[in-house]
Amino acid sequence: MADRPTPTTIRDVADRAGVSTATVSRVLAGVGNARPDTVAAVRAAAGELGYRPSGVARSLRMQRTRTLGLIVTDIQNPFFPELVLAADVAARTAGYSILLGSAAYDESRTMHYLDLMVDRRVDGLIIASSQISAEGLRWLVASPVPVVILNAEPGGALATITSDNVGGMAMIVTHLLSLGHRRIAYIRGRPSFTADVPRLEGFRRTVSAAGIPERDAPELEGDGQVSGGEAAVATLLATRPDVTAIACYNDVTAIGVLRGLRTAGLRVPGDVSVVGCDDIDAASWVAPALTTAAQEKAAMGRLAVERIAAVLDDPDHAGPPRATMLPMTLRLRESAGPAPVG
Amino acid sequence: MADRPTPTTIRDVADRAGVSTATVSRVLAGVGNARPDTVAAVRAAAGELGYRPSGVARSLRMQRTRTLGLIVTDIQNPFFPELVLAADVAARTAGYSILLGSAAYDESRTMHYLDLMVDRRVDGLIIASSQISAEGLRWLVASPVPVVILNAEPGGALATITSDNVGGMAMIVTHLLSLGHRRIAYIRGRPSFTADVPRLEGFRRTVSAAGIPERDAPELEGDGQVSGGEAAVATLLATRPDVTAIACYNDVTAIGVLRGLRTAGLRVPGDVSVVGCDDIDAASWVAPALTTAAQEKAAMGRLAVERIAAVLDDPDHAGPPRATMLPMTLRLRESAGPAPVG
DNA sequence: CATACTCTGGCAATCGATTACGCCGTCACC
DNA sequence: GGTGACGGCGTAATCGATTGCCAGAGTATG
Repeated sequence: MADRPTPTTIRDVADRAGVSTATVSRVLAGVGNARPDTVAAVRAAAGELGYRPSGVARSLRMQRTRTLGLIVTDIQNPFFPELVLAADVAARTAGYSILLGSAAYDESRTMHYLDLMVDRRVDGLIIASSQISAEGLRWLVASPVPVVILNAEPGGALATITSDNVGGMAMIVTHLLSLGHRRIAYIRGRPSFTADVPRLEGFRRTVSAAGIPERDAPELEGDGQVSGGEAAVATLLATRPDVTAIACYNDVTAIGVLRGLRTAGLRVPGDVSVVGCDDIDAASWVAPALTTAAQEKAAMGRLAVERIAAVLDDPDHAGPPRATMLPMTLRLRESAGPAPVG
Repeated sequence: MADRPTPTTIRDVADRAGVSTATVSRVLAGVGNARPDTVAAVRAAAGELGYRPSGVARSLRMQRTRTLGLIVTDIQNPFFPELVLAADVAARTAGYSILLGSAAYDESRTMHYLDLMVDRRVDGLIIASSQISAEGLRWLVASPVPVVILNAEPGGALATITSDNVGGMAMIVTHLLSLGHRRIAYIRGRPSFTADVPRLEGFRRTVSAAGIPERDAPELEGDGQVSGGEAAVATLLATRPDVTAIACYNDVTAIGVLRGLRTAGLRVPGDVSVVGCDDIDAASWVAPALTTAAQEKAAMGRLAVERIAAVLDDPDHAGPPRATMLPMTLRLRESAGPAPVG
């Protein structure tokens, strides 16, 4: 803790170098003309004093903070750290920093962060929140700063970057079908999750196109977390022990399913196949390793930052497509195998 | 991204309410006296205009940002999100926000964040960085703001909050011994990780106290990540296939070991027992679930924030113990079992 | 030698809040 | 009715940077 000396200001540097604060500012910013000896004097003074300009004062004067707000649903879901890291890297190369908020599945926390970030005068906002209320949406549309929403349904008034959730889920369910499964359960996230509906739709479309009757494609509710997957699979086993494959809203849910199945003494993929969605790191950590559809998490984070930075650095930006869709990729691992015979 | 109107300032509110900015400031802050009708007028004006005070201007004036910098080694290691979340919650209740930086195992990025955070005038710094160079340490000691370091060795000039790494590792190795293991390998993190040395020491002390000869307690180097664990176990199998148990620097390494063992066709814990350290969420996701020693991650994050907030809110704070040690707890799961006979 | 132009660099305004200071008016008490 | 206390609120300084404008010195040109 120690003493806390007043940080050196531009005035201290100016005095020491024998010039005005204006000159210090110009020299350090490298704008305008200055005699070489003046430059040297200023640089020396700044160096000796260990001068670091106050970002606060600069932000006030420049009316920009070079900070981007990023709100995620749940930093503990491994999906998000990867996205956050990519966003952070992209932000740094574009000269921005990230102010992070984790909503922890709580809509009121989302709103709290939104207010906080606007108070802090972030230059832009990235919302990677699974759920966003109507109130929140209105707020965002009226936001004083540029906003990008990740994994929301495109088409609204806001810029979006979205994985092809319908296609991704369709792809992986198609994979299950090709393995011979004909009774496939789907464990949803929470209905309020923005990606829940499209993924569910990808599932429904695919099974119905394959001629699977609705009753052989039961749907259960989860919560996007391990416990939800575990609970859902317990219910499923009690009501439809005849399903041979389970598709899940996300990998974390699938990991819960794996656990539940193991507790019940069922083998994966021998008795039941399981697939997830997202391709988080842990998908390849568990045994059996999860077959899943990969989202381009890093690209999402990077693109979101780049898009906002582009608008910010060029105010009359022509505006690239407001809605971007990222493809998903099938990752074949061990948790899905041929349907058991009989 | 729509129009970007100038945010309303205190002056706008003052004009609309027909008072001075001083009065607006006082009314909104609830200090001083004001006539009820003045209060009402100000509140109304602020409400109608949707006024939100500029945190930037306030920070400049107050010389405090109510922001805490938090630097973690690697946001992708599940150990950290849990800590970050706890810190964030504690910060919010204390009226602070968290500016996060992930060093991604790169010392230069740590320094970059340190500079950035000081430029942004954070009120305090929390370093949850596995590795910190001598240069970084000097920097921190001279820091203009209070600093707390997590999981560094206590005793330096800086405040620390540390898990009992020696004791934790000793506890879990003792557990292995009690299961009958007599040839136990240890897979380290990187030697530069601050927790690597104490954990290694916990291992060495315990095996040697049990009379295990050094040659039956081989040590390998890892990197604290899955790949390091996987690589180390490959080496181990080639050189010392007779070990019956493997203790790891952390859970992520242990998960890598689990993978390597499975690839090699060995069964856990039938052929080899594996233990980790940290107790991340994923420790109970994998199969077999990891036996490990749990760090109090949430308490760490919370305490770090509370300690800094205490100093900040009471400048002549008596100063609680500069070094806190948190106990670790044994979590018995499935990955460690009796040593195979023979 | 005078005029014009280019370099340098200082002065002062500005960003949006907070707050010390002091003025004015009202009320109470003697 | 005079005076002191106090409530209510405005004026202006301040935080630390950036930048438009301008002055003075120096140089070039006619």
